[in-house]
Amino acid sequence: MGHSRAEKALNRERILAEAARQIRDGGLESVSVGALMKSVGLTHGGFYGHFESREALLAEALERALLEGEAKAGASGAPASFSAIVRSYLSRTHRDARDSGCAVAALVSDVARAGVASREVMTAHVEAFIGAVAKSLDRDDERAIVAVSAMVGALTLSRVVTDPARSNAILKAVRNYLDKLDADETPAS
Amino acid sequence: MGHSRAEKALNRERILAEAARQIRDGGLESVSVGALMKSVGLTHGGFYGHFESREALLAEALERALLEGEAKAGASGAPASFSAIVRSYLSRTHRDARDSGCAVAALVSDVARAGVASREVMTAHVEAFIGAVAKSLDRDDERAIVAVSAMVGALTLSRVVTDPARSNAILKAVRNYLDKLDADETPAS
DNA sequence: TGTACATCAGTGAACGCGCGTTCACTGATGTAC
DNA sequence: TGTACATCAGTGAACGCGCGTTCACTGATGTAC
Repeated sequence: MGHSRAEKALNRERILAEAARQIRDGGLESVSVGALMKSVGLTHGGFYGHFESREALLAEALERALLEGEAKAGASGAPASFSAIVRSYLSRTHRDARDSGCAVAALVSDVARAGVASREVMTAHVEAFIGAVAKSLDRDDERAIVAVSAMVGALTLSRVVTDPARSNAILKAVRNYLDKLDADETPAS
Repeated sequence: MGHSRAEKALNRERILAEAARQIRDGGLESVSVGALMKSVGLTHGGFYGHFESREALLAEALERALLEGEAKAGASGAPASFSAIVRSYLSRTHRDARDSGCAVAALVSDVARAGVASREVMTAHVEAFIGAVAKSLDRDDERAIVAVSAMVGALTLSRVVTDPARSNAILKAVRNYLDKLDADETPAS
């Protein structure tokens, strides 16, 4: 069994990526050092060769989760159109893929009660989201704030609602409505 | 020290109310039997005379938290106007009073990954919220779904964003926008 | 109304368990000559 | 290129701690006569 330095970097990466996934799937508190290390095929003791503490890992993993969520959204490379953003954000696929989707939606209420450090990390990504939407709408950001609020709200609510048809209806209602927002002639205030 | 049966009922009530408060403040996982009993002036052992398990308490407390959040919203008795709902839901007071405000907003992302039982409990209250908003708008519920999504999204985001001015701006943007929603002449589809 | 007994709300020590973290150790990797 | 030694990634036993839960106990409350 090799323990080269290249492998160390690779293992750190795998730990971090798996933590980012687990965080989105089960919340910040769901990550345990033992289970995490086991899930990447290592033993718990080695963890502290990679991170100073569980808390330090969580901070990095939160940032990572937020980045990955964004990368997915803008995966196409070119800046997306507003309706493309809305369609993909409020899709059933996104709703059902909590562990690889938008980390803002996955963790809003958790981070709302977390320490300032975590809140600052997420704030930056909320602003980036608003900025991207504002750009796609070609307006100042008041409208973008409304659109982002509605999207995050609708996605999280659709994940709570147990009846699948009703859950779909929430996504659809907001999708339809936001589509009109784009065409709406009211100028930016 | 009296341990009458009337007192037992009262103590159960106090445990439940305190749990509901703690849940909204720190999430479902933040409630510990020991700390909870201490905070109502009892010792941990007595807990099991009131509830079968921590899990059972959590189920009741979630329902309680959701009810209290609603009671606050419709406190006036008479059905509220749409703009009154929006104004109070998206107020700074509400944002800053997580432990006594809307439990849907306080717990969306937690419940999104919880068991079906919890999700069903919250679903009922989400539907009630949508219903109340639809009534206040006097429309079918597509618009109400949009308004509720935007409100829940904006409130939770405003609790994440660290800059107070920016947090206020989020609340204000959605408040302003939804006010226009009411006046909007587009008929229910 | 008063006494004798049963009930039962709340106490606090004790339990097993999983957690984050530490540390002496192992054996492969990297380095100096 | 080959040997000898230092480094260091990962192992797994052990730690202290807080948790949910159990249980024998206490003493006031409620009840039967």
